[in-house]
Amino acid sequence: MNAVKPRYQQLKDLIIQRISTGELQPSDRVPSENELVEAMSVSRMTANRALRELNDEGYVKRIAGRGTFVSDFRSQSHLLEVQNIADEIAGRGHNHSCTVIRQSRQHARGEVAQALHVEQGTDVFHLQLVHHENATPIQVEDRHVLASFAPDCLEQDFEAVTPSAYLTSVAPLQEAEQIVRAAMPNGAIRQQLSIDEGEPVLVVIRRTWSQGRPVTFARLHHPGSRYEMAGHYTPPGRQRSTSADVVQLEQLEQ
Amino acid sequence: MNAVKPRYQQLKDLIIQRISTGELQPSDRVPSENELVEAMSVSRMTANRALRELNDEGYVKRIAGRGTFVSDFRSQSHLLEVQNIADEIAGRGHNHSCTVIRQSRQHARGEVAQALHVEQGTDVFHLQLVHHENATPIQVEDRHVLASFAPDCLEQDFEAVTPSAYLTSVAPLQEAEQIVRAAMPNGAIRQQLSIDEGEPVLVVIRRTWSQGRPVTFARLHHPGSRYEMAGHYTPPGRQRSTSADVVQLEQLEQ
DNA sequence: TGGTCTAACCTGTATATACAACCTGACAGG
DNA sequence: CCTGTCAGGTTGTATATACAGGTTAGACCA
Repeated sequence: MNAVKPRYQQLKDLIIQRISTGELQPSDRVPSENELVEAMSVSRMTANRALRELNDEGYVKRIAGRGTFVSDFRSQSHLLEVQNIADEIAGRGHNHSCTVIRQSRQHARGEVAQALHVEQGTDVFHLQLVHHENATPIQVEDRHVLASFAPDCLEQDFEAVTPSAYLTSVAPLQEAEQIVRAAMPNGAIRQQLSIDEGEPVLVVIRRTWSQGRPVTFARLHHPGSRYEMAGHYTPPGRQRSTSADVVQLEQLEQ
Repeated sequence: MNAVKPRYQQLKDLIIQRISTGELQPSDRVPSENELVEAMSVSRMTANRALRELNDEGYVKRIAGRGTFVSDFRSQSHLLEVQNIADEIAGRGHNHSCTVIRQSRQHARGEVAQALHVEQGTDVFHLQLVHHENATPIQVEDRHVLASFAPDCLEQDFEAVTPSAYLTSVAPLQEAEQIVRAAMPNGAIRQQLSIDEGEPVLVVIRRTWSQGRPVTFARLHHPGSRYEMAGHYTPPGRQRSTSADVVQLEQLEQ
């Protein structure tokens, strides 16, 4: 419990904290190794290890001869890659819009309390949204958020900023767990996605952690005919192939 | 092109090669830092960096005071975590069996040639298998394998060893890409999975790379009512939470 | 025989130092 | 005005050295 963290880890934590509080913005310059040597009274090898590991972990990007810079969100982690549907749609060059069905305060019960790992009756916010890609519904989002984590959740305009983007602005999301399945939708979902009877939906059930505890629990329903999830897995320490190949398969499979 | 790799990278490559050729088996002891210093004429810090990075990347496991040991498959990479359905079923304590529908040589055409990034007419093997969990069909595997990658593919008994396990034994799989979608099955798939009309399937389309090129292309169909994919994402450099939480949600969602 | 202690080896961290390669901006010369 | 050179800062790698702390096996003693 009282273990003293190694100095390179202290440096890493310090810089991660500056990034997550917004003190260091994406593409900002991070102190150089020699500056850290001066400021923190460590040897250059220790500062080098801290910055090198932050680079390997995607927090910063290092360029020999220039310096160390905070990564932009895009490359920060594959966590976010799978997170924000608005970015995903924007990445296809399409227009994203969102309709709020419900935005209320509730007491957690049953599986929500269990999933968020809190007592029955704990305050949570309940959001129901429909996301559109070029005016076609593509995701029904049914999300519960721990009230203590995001107290101003009811004041947010989720037609302008997605819950994902809002939640990452409250505190960095550190861990995610998801379950994917194929199912037949009930009437409400079918209507909100405006899909035909007999068409399946792709359901994603996702929990996300921040500050060591689960803070949000979401059920995402997507029309089977209009949505698919793509993922790319590279063992750590290896460069992924050219993205040209990836695009090719996605086109091929439409 | 003619770039000289840094020495710590040469050490890493050497050890990875020994592991992938089987010269070093899981749980075998890897040369210690001082042994590498002697044998390879490097400083201890360089040997330390090589072994430390291999540890971070999951290839080996280091224990202070004891030594460095080759990881077993389980922890080697999240690539494999999502790869082998036999292990997944075994992990649930259930029995896995497999029926071979087709095991033949073909010439790659159309989307298969495109996905594997080869000329039309290139030799490939075509496998069709049905995987069962406790005698209930749970996956139809339709896989194409580059013939030049696994020449003895037709001699394999895939009812005993899954293609995934066989392919990883031929050469380590380095990269994977997958697309997940919900769809309605055609008659053949429905029959092979013995599911009712009107039940959706979860389709996974997966390409896997080895030695820098795509070597296998698979379509995996699962019954929507009996199968779901779970994934856990942790930013690099951070410990995941206790697995107790994960189990809890999986139970909750059945 | 049984328990203890120590020596040898291992990893983990930290420092000081060195050289190479890269990038940028300033500056001098045309 | 343009261009080439150079100085200074930055990352990338490599070495030698040191100490702390974990683990094990065998020596040693009661």
